[in-house]
Amino acid sequence: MGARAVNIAEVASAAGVGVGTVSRVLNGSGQVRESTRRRVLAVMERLDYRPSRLASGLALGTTRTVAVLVPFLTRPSVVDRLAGVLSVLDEQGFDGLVYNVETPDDRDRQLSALADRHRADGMVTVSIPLRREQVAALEAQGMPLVMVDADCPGVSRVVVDNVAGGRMATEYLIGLGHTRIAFVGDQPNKAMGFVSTSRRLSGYREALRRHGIARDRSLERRGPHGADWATTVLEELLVRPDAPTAVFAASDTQAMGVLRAAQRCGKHVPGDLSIMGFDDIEAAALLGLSTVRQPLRRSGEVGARRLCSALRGEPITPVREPLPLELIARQSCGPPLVRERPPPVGVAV
Amino acid sequence: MGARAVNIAEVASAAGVGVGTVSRVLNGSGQVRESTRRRVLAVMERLDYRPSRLASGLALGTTRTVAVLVPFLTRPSVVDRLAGVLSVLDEQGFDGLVYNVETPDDRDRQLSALADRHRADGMVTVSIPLRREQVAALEAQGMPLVMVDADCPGVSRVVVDNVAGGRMATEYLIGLGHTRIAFVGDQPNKAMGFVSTSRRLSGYREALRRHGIARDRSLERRGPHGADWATTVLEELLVRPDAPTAVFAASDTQAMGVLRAAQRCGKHVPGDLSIMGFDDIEAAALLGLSTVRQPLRRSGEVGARRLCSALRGEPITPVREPLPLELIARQSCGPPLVRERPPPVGVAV
DNA sequence: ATGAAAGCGCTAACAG
DNA sequence: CTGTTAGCGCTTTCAT
Repeated sequence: MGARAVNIAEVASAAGVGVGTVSRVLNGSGQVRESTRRRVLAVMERLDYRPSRLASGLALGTTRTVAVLVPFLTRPSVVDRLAGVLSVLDEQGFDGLVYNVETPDDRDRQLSALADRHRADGMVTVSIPLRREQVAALEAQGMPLVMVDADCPGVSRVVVDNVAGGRMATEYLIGLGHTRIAFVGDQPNKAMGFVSTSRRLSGYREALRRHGIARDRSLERRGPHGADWATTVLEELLVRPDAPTAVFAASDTQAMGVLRAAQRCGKHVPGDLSIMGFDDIEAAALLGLSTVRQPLRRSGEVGARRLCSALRGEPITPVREPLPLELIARQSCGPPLVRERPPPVGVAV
Repeated sequence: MGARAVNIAEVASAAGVGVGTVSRVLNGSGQVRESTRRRVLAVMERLDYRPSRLASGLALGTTRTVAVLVPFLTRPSVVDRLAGVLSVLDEQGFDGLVYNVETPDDRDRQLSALADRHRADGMVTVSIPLRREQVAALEAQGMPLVMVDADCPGVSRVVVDNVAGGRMATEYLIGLGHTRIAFVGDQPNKAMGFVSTSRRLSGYREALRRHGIARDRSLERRGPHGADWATTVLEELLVRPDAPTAVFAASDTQAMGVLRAAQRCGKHVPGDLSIMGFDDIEAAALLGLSTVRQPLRRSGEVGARRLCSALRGEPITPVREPLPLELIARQSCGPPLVRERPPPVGVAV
C-alpha cells in the first residue's frame, strides 16, 4: 500500500514556501504572487495533495454540513421534500447528513447524537415535530434549526394550513353535490406527534358543519398509513346500504387504496364514488386522482434556504413561512350519480 | 447568547484532572478510578460539555461518515435502496452523507469534492456506474468503495442478473401464450452509463429467440423514464391492427404508464393486454402488477454492510455479490383472449 | 491510575 | 507578498 497522505506542511516545504502561503492558494485568498501560486499548485498536483476537511473544519470551527432528519424516508411525500432540501444544500455548498427515523426512539437517539459539537452546523427536520425540551436543547447548543412541515411556535419553519386543506377538499366534494363523504387518514401517532391528519380532519368537519351536513362518525376512519388499510376500510364502507358517495383521504397513498377498493367492489369512479387525495405525489397524476396539492419539493427547498441564511448569520424572517395549497381537479371526482342512470363511459383511473 | 462552548481542557481543570483522564472517561477506556470517573462525569454534566467530532476525528484520522451517491433520489427503487444503506450505516455507527446526482456533471462534481481527505471514510454508490478513471482515483485516494446495482469489474458490488430478469419476464409471457410482446424501457443513457434496461432488453430478445418468436423491432421502444412516455407509446401501439397482446416494461413506473394506456384505450388487463413490470416497488402490489422483483432495500443493506466490513479492515469476499430475482405473478398477466369472447369481469387493476 | 506533552492538519493573526 | 506561530479540541504514548 502506499504513499502516506500528504499534508500541507509537506507541500509547503516541497514548494519552498511556508504553510501559510499554501493555505492561501488553497483558499484563493488573493495575496499570492502568481508565480508562487503556480508553483504551489504544481507541487500540490505532483504530490496529489488533498486537504483535510477535518483539519480545516476544526480550525474554522465549522463543518459545512447540515443534518437532515426525515421520518419514513421512502414515503413519496417525504423523499420529495428531502430532494428539495438536498438540492439547496448542495447549491449552497453544504453537505447533507441524512437520518431516517421511524420511531420516537430513533428520533431521540439521533437528536442526542447530534448534540456533539462540530457534527453539523445546523439541522432541518422534515415532518417531525420536536418536543419543547428538544427544541430548547438544540437552541442551548447553538444549533440552528428549521422545521419543514411542522408548526412549532418559535422555531423557523415552513408549513401549510392543513385545516384549510381539509376544508378545501371537502367543500369541493360538497360543491359537487355529495353529502355522504367519508374521511380516511392515518391514525393518531402520539409518540411521533404527527398532527397533519388531525388538522385535515378538522377541516373536513368544519366544511360539513358549515354546509349543514350532519357528521357521521362511522364515516370517519383512521388507521395505519399505507394503501392496504385504506382499501380494507373502504371495502367495508362500500357494501353498506348507506355507503358514502365520496371519500376524502388525508394522503394520496391512502387515496390509492380507496381507489383500489372501489375497483374491487365494482364501483365506478367518479360515478359511484368520488375520491380526493392530499399531497399530489407523482402517482396521483398518473391515476387521475384529484387532490390537494402541497409544494412538497419546494417546502424542502425553502426550509434549506432558510437554514443556510441562518448559518450565514442573516436574520431569518418571517419565522413561520406558510406555503400555499392548491386543489387539483382530475378525474376521480364528480357529482354523485343517480343509481338508475347508466354507468359513465370513460372511467379515467 | 452566551456560554462559549466548553472544551476538554476546561472540563479537566474544573475536575482537577488532566485532559488525558477526561478523554479516557469519555471513551470508556477502562483505566480510570471509579471515583475520578464520576467526578469527571459530573463536571461534564454541569458544564454541559459536548465533545467535538471534528477534533476527535482529526486526532483519530477518521470521520465515521460514509458518502452515499444516488441518482434520481425520488425514484421509488432508488429511495428503497437508500433506505437500506442508511439503516445499516446507522446500526453500525456511521453517519450517511447523501448526494443526489442527476447528471454526469453532478456526479463528477461530487466525486471530486469527495476527493478531500477526511470527508468520508468510504463511499457507496447506488445504481451509478463509475468510469474506470474514477474508480482508479478513488482507489488511489484509499477511499473504500462499494457499488450497489452496478456491475463494475474489480470493485466490491452487489448486483442482480438483469439479462436473466428480462428473460424471466418474457418467458413468463410466452408461457402464457403470447407471441406479440412489446418491450418498453428507458432510453440509453450514455452519459450516466446506465445499462440495466439494455440488459433486460437482451434478456427479452433472448427469450423470444429461444422460443422461435420473430423479433419485431417496432415493438421494442425506449424513451424517457417515467410513466407518461410509456403511456404515449402504448396508446400508439394499441391502436395498430397488429397490436401487442402483452408488454414487458423494464420498470414498474413505466408499467404503470402502460397500464394507464390500456385503460384509456379501453383495453382490459390482462384479457386484452398483459403487463409485466420490473422492480416490485410498492405501487406494483397496489395495482396488481405482475413484476420481476429485485430486493431493493436489501441491496442497499448488503452494500452498506460490505462497506462497513471494509472499513473495519475485514477483507470482503466475494467481490461481486449477486442477489436473486423473483417473478411475482399478480393480476396484470394472463393468457391472450380470443377477440370474440366476452370481456372478463373483474379487471383487477 | 493519571499528568504532561506531542501530534492530527489547517487557518489566521502577526511580523516583516 | 510571505514565513512563523499560535491555536482549533481531542487522542495517545510516555513517564510517574
